[in-house]
Amino acid sequence: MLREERYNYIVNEVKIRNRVLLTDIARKLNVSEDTIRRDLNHLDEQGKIKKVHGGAISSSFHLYSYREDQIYAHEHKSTIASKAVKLLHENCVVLMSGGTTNLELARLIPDNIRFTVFTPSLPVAMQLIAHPLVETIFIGGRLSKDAQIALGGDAIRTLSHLKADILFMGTGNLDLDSGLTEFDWEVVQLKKAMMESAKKTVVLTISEKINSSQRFKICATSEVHTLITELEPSHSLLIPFREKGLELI
Amino acid sequence: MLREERYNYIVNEVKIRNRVLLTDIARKLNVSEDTIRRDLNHLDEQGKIKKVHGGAISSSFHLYSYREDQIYAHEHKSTIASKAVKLLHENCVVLMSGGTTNLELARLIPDNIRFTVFTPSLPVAMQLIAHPLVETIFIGGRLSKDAQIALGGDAIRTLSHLKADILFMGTGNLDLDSGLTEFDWEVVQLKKAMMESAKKTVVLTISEKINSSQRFKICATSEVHTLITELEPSHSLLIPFREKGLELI
DNA sequence: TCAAATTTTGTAAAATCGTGCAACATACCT
DNA sequence: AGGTATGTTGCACGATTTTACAAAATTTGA
Repeated sequence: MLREERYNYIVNEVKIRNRVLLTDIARKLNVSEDTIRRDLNHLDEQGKIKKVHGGAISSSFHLYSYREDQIYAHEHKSTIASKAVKLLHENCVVLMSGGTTNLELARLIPDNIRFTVFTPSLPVAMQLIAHPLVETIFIGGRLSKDAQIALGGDAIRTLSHLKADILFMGTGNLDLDSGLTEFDWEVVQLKKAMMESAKKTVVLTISEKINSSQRFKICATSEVHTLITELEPSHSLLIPFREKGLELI
Repeated sequence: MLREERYNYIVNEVKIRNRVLLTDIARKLNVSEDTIRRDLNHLDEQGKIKKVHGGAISSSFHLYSYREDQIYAHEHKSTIASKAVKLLHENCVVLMSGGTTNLELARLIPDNIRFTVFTPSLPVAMQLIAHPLVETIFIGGRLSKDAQIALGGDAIRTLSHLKADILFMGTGNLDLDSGLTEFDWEVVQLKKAMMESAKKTVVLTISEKINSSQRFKICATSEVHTLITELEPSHSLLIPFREKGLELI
């Protein structure tokens, strides 16, 4: 591992995630924490990132800060993503929505598998082009400043011409009666279109978001094929979903 | 093994893998490490690759680079970008290609101006969505791993439906006779399409890239409306271009 | 305030780099 | 062909850089 590769990795990671932990990078790149510390110092001097106690954050100020619960939920999301990775196989065509869980999924894709991903999410796309084999196609459109995804007619039109093997749906709330719901109407439109463009819909969500609902409905629970959470499939919270016919992982 | 053969091997390897280790090449080609070291130094001076401690990485992957001479060039790019900003006005429709100069331009846009940008560049789009007022539309398509832009039919098709007031063309070499040229054929296709979708083409380039050319031609010099470099418009290097009718800034 | 985590500082081992030099090959000239 | 000039290669050596480990100092959060 060349030093410059670490630099690239770190800057890229900060760009995508807005924050990185020193210990995470050290473990991921298999070098000592001291080395990463030196890297962070150097990149800070270059102004590429801003080093802080315990890691680094983006040097350019950002609109939205990460909430406490999001940091807490990160390990859950990582668990979920690692389960989702197992659904990938050589030469499959994947559709990925936005959200931090999907971003984590993109990061965890093994280096030696080759397939194609369509996504309207800017961070997910940034993460995917760092992968040596995955072909990434960005679904263009008007970019939402907070969700960092393409929305609107262009994106939906592109989706209508496409059929993917599997859709990984990131955020969203799932409730037995209300179904899959979202806060933003335009996001709902996009997700509806995504579901129609995929043979199979896999919802990735932390258990917090189960049995809660938002303003607008994307689809009924029964239209989701697979649900991946950090809980064991036998957990009592999930039993009603299994009875509805969802595959649980 | 001829020296040129080694050169080709190394450049090719860097192009494919984005990185090479000095020791690996030496072992693979059965020559001493010193020889490879000399090769790397030479190729670095030619700008074909970027030599780093322990090996080399792709020079086109210079988005997050830090080398002295590139920092020097960065100041130029910043100068150029600040000149280009003045061409923006309220409610205009802008098309931006990729490259670090355009990225710098995106960074320097004042907070209080509102307009619309179309771009196929992932880094430029990331930068633009941090702006409070600018509406950003991403031109989707297959993503190039090294240039980090959308290429191919999708992108070109989207461009064909669109007419922008002004196009900021980032990278590329400009020569009086050869015109505007590029190394990569697919990028050439994209840039041609971009030019057709804009009323006016503004080329942003550091003076290093003037009077040099690459493999493929995008257009003739006369088809460019405005040229922005870090030099004064009265500089002798630029006089022939003014005589061709280009506006110089 | 205390304990845990993180940073700083110093150090030693390993890897890498630059340089001079001799051996060899190639190009050029007579 | 012979000789000279030029360029290339591999090796040796010291200088420099990079890295990991350890101990002390500092910061963080409860």
